[in-house]
Amino acid sequence: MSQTIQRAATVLELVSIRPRTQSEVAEVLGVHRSTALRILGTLGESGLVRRRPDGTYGVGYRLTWFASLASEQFELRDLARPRIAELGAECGHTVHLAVLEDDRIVYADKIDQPGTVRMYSQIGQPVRLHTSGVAKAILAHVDAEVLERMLDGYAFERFTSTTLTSRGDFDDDLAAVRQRGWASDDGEFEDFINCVAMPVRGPDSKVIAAVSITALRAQAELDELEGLLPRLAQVCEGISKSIGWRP
Amino acid sequence: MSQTIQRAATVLELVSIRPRTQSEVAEVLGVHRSTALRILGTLGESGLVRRRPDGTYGVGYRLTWFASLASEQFELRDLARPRIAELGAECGHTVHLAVLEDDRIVYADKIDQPGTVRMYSQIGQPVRLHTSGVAKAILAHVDAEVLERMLDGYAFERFTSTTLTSRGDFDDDLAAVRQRGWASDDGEFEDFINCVAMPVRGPDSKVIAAVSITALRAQAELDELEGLLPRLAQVCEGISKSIGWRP
DNA sequence: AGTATGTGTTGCAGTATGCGCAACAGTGGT
DNA sequence: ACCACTGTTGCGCATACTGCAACACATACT
Repeated sequence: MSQTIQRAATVLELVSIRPRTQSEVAEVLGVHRSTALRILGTLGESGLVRRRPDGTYGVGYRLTWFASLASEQFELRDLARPRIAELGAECGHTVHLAVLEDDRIVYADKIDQPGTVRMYSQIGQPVRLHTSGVAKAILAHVDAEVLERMLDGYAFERFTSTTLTSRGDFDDDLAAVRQRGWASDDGEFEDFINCVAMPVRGPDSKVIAAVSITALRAQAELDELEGLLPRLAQVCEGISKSIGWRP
Repeated sequence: MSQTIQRAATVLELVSIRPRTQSEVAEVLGVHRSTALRILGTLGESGLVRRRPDGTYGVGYRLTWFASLASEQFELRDLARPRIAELGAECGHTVHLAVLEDDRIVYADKIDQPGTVRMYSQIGQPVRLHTSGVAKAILAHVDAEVLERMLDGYAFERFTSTTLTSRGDFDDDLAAVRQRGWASDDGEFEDFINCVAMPVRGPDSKVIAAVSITALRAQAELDELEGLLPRLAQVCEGISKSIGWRP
């Protein structure tokens, strides 16, 4: 991995969230001021970053151009989007789409609800494998060797009292997910958030993605979310069919 | 300038246009296959690039997420967009918005017309200063020291028989632009394309951007585009006022 | 079945690149 | 006047990046 490129990517993330001063960038990256300015300068030359009139650095027009050019490369997300948007509108909870990419699972889309707390999840970032519903919904169905590769050296870190912290417990949970067809996050990462999730299948019936319904426990306990499973199954089947899966 | 970051930015551009194989990436960058894979690997770790099921590399979800997060950072473009979209719809020609960024001018937005030839211009990329209408509309009004900085070492390269190829001729043209209030590209970069452009002012009355109407000569000669100047002036004034300019 | 092509991986030696540093000038705010 | 921050720059140096070669694997074609 290239540390220079990683730093540049971090800069892009920083300035996407909000425009930053070059001191902030240096501080977050842990580099010298002149190093930060060099990175910003090169990103500026490339059009990915721009210096705003107030002296802070924000995202450049070129980055939005690239996103626009690339918009047709997200076939699965594009096909899923209207369905998960509708699901979100109906249930009033946050809906996530996560996809399996080689040996990791990343959030591909998210339907937020106005007036609710923004969830921790960030599109494009990897999913925490042992606590998130979407990850379990996918991992329950991947080939054994893919599962081994993904869990090789994986740290089952405890976050809450319900976090699964051993490979054995995790495997048992995956077996249960396989059996019942859906996964959950029972406050395993943050004890005030729970969700239910189900898999999405590709044309060859392999599980390639998952959709979840996530809520604050104060808004909906797990058993209430379980009541949404028939509708969630319908949405996942609709997405699967739209990308070529046939039961 | 960091060559490593420049390479990464080139990769992002390549994969935005369309997904690429790692051999293509290596070839375009002029580097060894393993170097290309390392760059792709780091961009992949950062979520900016992803390997597609067919083995090609495309844009990652995270890049689109950054663009989405940053969407509110483009105040000028956002305010201008409905106005230039309406202008484009009315006149049926391509409309550009270009902005002055420190010592360069970049395309910030573009309204294409369905059924017409796509123009060369790419959002986020610098404008060619001596041939483009938007550049002349801006340069005619910048402070003398800014103009000196921007033209220091500038090559007045000839592209067509109408290209201005000396600093003297260019200054004369800028003086004429200042006097009449609008600039043009009279087939100076590509002899089959012409345009008219006018400046956009910021709250302090300084020119910070410009808008142009561009057409194939086969569709509209320059004098026909000149007939659109009153309407273009109206649009530029509307944009200027929306960002705080008062005449 | 054999072949060709492209992909993915990896360790290592070499060097080109990226970095930190310090110092200076400028700007804006108090 | 003072302070904090920004922007610039040249230079020495350490290391991060690179090319290389070789291997295994997958796919497509014959």
